Amino acid sequence: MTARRTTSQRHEVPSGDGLPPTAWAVLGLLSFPGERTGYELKKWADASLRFFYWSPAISQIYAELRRLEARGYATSRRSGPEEPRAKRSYAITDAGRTALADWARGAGDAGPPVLKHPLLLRVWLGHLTDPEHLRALIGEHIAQTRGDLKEARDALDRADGTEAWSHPQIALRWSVRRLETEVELAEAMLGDLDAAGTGQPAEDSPTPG
Amino acid sequence: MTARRTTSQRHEVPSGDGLPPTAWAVLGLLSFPGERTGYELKKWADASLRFFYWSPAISQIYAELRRLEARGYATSRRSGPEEPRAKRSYAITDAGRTALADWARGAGDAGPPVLKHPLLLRVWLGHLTDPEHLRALIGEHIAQTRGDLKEARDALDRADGTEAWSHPQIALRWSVRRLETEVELAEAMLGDLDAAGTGQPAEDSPTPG
DNA sequence: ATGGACATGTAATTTGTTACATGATTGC
DNA sequence: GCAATCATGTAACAAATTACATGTCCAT
Repeated sequence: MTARRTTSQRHEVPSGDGLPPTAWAVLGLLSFPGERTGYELKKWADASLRFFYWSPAISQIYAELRRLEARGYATSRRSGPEEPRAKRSYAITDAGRTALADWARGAGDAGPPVLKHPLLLRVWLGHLTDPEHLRALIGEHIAQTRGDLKEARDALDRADGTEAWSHPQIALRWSVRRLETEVELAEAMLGDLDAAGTGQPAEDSPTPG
Repeated sequence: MTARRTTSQRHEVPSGDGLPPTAWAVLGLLSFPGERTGYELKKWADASLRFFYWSPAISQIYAELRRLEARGYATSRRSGPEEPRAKRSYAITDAGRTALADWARGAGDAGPPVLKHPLLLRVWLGHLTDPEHLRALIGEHIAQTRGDLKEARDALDRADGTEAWSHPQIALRWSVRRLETEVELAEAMLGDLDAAGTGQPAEDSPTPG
């Protein structure tokens, strides 16, 4: 096919021993001080992980926790000793911490960033819609993104300044900036849409060299 | 759970009649003038769709094409009439164009943008690695992104100025700007990493209000 | 005591990937 | 003739979602 990482026929997602990035993400949540339940993990993922790496469905989190425990990377305990559906808290084990550290420093990239942007798909298909509607969709997206931005800033504020949280803070700082540029990008696109309707290419032509 | 679109327990991906965004993306590729084979579609997706909406595996493209044909949204024909594995070209039907237009103007968002950024996952887990290694990973990512940027600019240059391609052009323009900011974001993160190592929060403090 | 948020999980299904098999076409 | 690329597809599997079943805990 074409370029190095283009083909998606690469990046052999491990079979057998390796784990998918999602499993490492869940184990990563567990790698910070304290033990937590699947439910708590989901809330945390929604509030922060999702800004730079997506929030798995709760059922998948439970599944990953079971897999992690089966591998000895996590342990769990019940609150009220023997109730059937009682709260179950997970904690990372030493083996888990070691495995996670190995993954984190693994050579090269762990796969390229993947962006699935349904709005762009619709803009790309703009020849099938009317410009007004497209502009409305972009407007909705901007509003949504500003909401996310607020949430991301809140998450950043909540992350205290202690050593243990400095890297999550950096990731959230990146996310906040990213969301800021997402708004700018959408606004610029609104401009391009105008330009395509009226005159020709654009006004603040974006691609210099 | 928490916020409106946070929960991922929403956005009921349709069962029965509806199609996943990926199917619309493939049908979208077909909605531009000309007929094409699965193989050509894959190359095109690698060269342009992937910048704003991911490139499905070739096997999935073939599968989607079959599904699209089963629904009457596309037709296919063989080149050399009855060879077993001959080139098969697909074209969109009127029904397909109508269905696609309906989807494109579908109310509200077609699901939030999803970003899976393995590099950020590793930065987030930075407390498990040494800073040097992290910086190297970010450096690799910057190099990679610059490569993608070049490819996106090429794709934009290749898109001619005719009416039919103006929306794909807008999507590519967005992608080029996005990749530019991706580089800037990574560079800023390098700065944050320094700041976290030496002094406290940062220098060009990014989150004002 | 009832409704709602909290909590855990299973089952069925869909989506998507990798690995593989196979053959046609083209350039050397 | 032979390798590379073009081309299509199947099979096995992995990843992830939705729908559902159930039960606890708490406030009204």
